[in-house]
Amino acid sequence: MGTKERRQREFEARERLFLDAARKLIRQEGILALQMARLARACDYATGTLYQHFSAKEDLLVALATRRLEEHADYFCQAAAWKAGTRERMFALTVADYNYAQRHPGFSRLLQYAFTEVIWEGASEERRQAMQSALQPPARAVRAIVQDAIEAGDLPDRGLDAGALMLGPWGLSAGIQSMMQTHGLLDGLGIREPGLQLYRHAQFLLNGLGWKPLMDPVDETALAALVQRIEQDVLATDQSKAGPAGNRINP
Amino acid sequence: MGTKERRQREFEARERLFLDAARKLIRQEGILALQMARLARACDYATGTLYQHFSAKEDLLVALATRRLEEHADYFCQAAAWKAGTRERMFALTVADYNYAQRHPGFSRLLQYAFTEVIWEGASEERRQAMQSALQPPARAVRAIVQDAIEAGDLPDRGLDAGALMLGPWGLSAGIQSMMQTHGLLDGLGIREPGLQLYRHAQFLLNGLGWKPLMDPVDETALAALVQRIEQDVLATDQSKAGPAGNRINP
DNA sequence: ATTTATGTTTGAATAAAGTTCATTTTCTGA
DNA sequence: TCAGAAAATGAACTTTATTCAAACATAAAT
Repeated sequence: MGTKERRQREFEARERLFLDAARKLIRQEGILALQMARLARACDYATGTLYQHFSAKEDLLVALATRRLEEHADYFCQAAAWKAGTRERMFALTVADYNYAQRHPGFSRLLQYAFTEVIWEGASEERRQAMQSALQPPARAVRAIVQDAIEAGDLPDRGLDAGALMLGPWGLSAGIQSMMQTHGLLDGLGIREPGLQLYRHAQFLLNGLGWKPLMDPVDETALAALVQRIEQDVLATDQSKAGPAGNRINP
Repeated sequence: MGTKERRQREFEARERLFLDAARKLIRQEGILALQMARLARACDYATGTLYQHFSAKEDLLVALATRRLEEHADYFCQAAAWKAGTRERMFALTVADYNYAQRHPGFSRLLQYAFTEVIWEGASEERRQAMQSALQPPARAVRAIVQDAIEAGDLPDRGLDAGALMLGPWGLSAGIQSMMQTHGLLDGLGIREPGLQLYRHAQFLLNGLGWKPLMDPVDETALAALVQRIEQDVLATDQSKAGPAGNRINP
């Protein structure tokens, strides 16, 4: 009785088809221009079929964001698994995150939008759950680094929870990148080279946490060298896409 | 020939009326439920009149976010002008920001939404400009603190721009608060008491910047006392609204 | 093989809002 | 008082998300 399972497989394949097509359409014309009927047509299905998969447009957007996060997570976990000191690994996460966002600007915008109340609450509980699940692996990776760091004596054990510790670097990265998304915002405030500043503040924060070995974030040369090393050592999986801007701090 | 100016005044008054009514409607039923026609009706104007003020719904949302930011900015600048050490003043900004967001959850959600690509790009250039202008006073206030700190020797002068320096604390605060907005997200990751963690990481970052006097963010009692002192000394303008939750770190 | 039952797909119809614009009303300055 | 300009109006228009009754396909039973 493999019929049911085959059905299930086909259903999942079609969902991937829809999500891939949605991604393509969004890339071409932006999130705003995505229309459910057009998406269905583009996949040679009726509108109603699309709604068999997604309870609403918001649901589809969260599903797409989740899917893309899963890809990003692989990339991210690679950085976490790097054979290097705990501090370098922690910083590599920031680099991986920022690097990916730079190369896939649509992804960051989608994620930002998906986490908005209007979209998030408009998605089904299952989708939100799926997003939570997709966040678990990277979260575990970060926790692992924090644990390692404490055990190795790189990070003073103050009895703080690993989750609490990772919130800082993650929040910092998310916050600055979110501002960078908003066109003209940082420029209007006279803040230049936000990518460089993100890296610097990530290092300042690690210094503040007492995460050894301490580093001087103002030494731009050393910082750039470190970033480049991380990009070459760790994030070289898809160099094809990286292009010449791949190792610049602030393209 | 004061006719024209009177007209102008009346026009601006009506715009305020629309924005106040929009705020009320959003408070009652959420951003998603805001309808242009209903808003106009609620103010006893025709739909078309509303469009005399706002080029689109997105335009209205950015205008509303800007208006509310201006209110928040006053509150914020108060914290910056506090008579205290530069580090305490800097931290007071985080407290003011978070405190305001806690008391006005709708504001944070609106701001988050407004800075989304879909909304931001849907607003008119003038509205975006107005938002930029509204951001100038708080930005200047932060810059001033940074300058003072460098001059007073509290913060090492590394030749970094004040704008670049403020990006860290601001981004950290914005990022963590943004995550807190997304219902169930941090809980699902096992991160408890995000408000407390925000304060801690803000202090860790200031420590990392070498901003004296250094503080131990793990000492919860001292941190809570500092927060409470800031709330009482600086942010007591509208105690009426503060209520019993006003001085808790993580209500 | 035929029938029944169950599940799936369809796409036209519906409904909900955002936006426009021809018409009406109000206001202004002479 | 009135011509002309400016502003306000709200029904009509447009666009889209969403639904659902009918058609279709598939699996199980006889």
